[in-house]
Amino acid sequence: MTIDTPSHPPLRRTPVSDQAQSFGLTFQGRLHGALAHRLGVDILKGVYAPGQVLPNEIDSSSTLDISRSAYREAIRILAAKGMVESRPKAGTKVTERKRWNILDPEVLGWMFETEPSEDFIKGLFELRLITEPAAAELAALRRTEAHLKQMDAALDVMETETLATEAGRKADLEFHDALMNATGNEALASLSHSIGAAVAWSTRFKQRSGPLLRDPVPDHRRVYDAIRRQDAGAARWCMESLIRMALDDTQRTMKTQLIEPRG
Amino acid sequence: MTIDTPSHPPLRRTPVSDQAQSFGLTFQGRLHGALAHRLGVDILKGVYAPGQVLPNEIDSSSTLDISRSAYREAIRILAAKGMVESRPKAGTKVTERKRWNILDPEVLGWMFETEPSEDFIKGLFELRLITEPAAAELAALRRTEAHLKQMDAALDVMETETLATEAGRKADLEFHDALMNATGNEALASLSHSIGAAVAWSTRFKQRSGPLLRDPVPDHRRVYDAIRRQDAGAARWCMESLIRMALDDTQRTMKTQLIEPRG
DNA sequence: ATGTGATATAACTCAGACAATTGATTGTGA
DNA sequence: TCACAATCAATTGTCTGAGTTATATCACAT
Repeated sequence: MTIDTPSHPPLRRTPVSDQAQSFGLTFQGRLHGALAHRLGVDILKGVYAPGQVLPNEIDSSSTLDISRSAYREAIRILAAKGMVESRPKAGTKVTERKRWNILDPEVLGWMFETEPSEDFIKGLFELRLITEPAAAELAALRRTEAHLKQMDAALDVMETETLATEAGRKADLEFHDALMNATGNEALASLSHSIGAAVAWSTRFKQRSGPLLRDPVPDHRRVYDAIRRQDAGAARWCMESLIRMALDDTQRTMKTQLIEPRG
Repeated sequence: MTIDTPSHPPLRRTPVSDQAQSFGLTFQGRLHGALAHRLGVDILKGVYAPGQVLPNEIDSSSTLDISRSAYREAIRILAAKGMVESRPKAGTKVTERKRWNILDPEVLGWMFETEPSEDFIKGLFELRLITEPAAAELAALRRTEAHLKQMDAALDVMETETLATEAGRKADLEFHDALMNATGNEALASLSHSIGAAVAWSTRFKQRSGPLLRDPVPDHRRVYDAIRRQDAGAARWCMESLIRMALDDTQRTMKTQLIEPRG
């Protein structure tokens, strides 16, 4: 009857008990990673609120039944992502939400594990609508033959695999990655990579709930063609259209409707 | 005569020697943080190349003369930022540059410690030119009186302090932060916060090298006024102009000229 | 070539101790 | 009553040394 966090699957691969091992497949190989994951998700869910201080290392590690080292390493990970802050005597406290690196790919992934708020999804798509069309425009201006080849290959895979398979989603990511490389802008590429990964996560949602969706390949192909012929304006427009389609699909699968994007 | 990394200031506050303690003020309070900092900068500088595996924990910690715990925690931090990857038997290796979270505020800060490449600076401003005008537009549409009040207050401080003082730069950040809050888009705010912090760093550069610069307050004031009267178009335009000014200043202070932004 | 198993090497985890930092408390003097 | 200095105690930080686990590599058999 401690103040423990409630009802979590075990962190550690239970070596002995053969009982229901299908518990949660959430735990990655490393213990510190698994704990960081769990705590991160809990913070995002609000189980630990900003400003709240976590139980001290000794208590935490003992109630979790892991060593202090493993616990501390987990905390280091969260601190590196701006989600907690530790000081001697003061303890480890959850930082204000503003300081969280929510664009960190891992954090974004955690976000999508607990169905994220509509506002957040909307914001993410809004950001995509700002950056990706601009990226497509830059890509049209700067792409090389090598970039085109990468994008074309990814499109072929998407076409045969569809977004229902893991390979298909991977190809989707590869397409966008190649596009981002073509922009020649490292920061932009990093940003889009993070968002892309998150959106891929949400694509999995979409596939799961709604059985069939509009075929995304033609939209992608249009973007590709515009970039190929170095038509920056068309690239921008096609990309914007593509994202609006995706937003539309996503909205359709969420129970309540999101507010419509700025006209 | 080990394979140690060359010529670094000591990680640890040398407690005994009163000799030249003005060594490097680089070391923060915590040992693991200081080491993560050092390694992070070294990776960004290319001292450790992507794909390269670091010496194992035992060797590393002993040559650095710190405990394995501290070393491991430093590595956890870097791993959390996507810069290294550890696996049993394989060791800890530097990941490919693509996977680094260069938009992480801390990484961005490290970047600016070793004078970053012109391409990188250019890319950062390009990203600003994409996101911040759009953000200003959104802010114009969604701002509340509270947001206006925050921005106004920040502007007042900027006016009296100028960018030469720490308080002035802080006020600059606060202005942009308030603006980002006004957009109501958390992801966008997070992105701009990171970039803003990095740009503030570079502002310090500018101040140091060139003694006097154009007064930035009028430009900011124009953005503020546009947002106040909910003129989205003007807000976008003024913000774009502001960033181009900043880019211009930055370019002027860098030895070689950056290539001009897309026409 | 391809798959299978042993082996060595690295990270991973643990336990317990001590050190360093710092928020809070108490005491002191004006 | 207030401001400031010394003390205390709680918490993180660091260290050491040991055992455990995962896995890349290599030898071997198929």
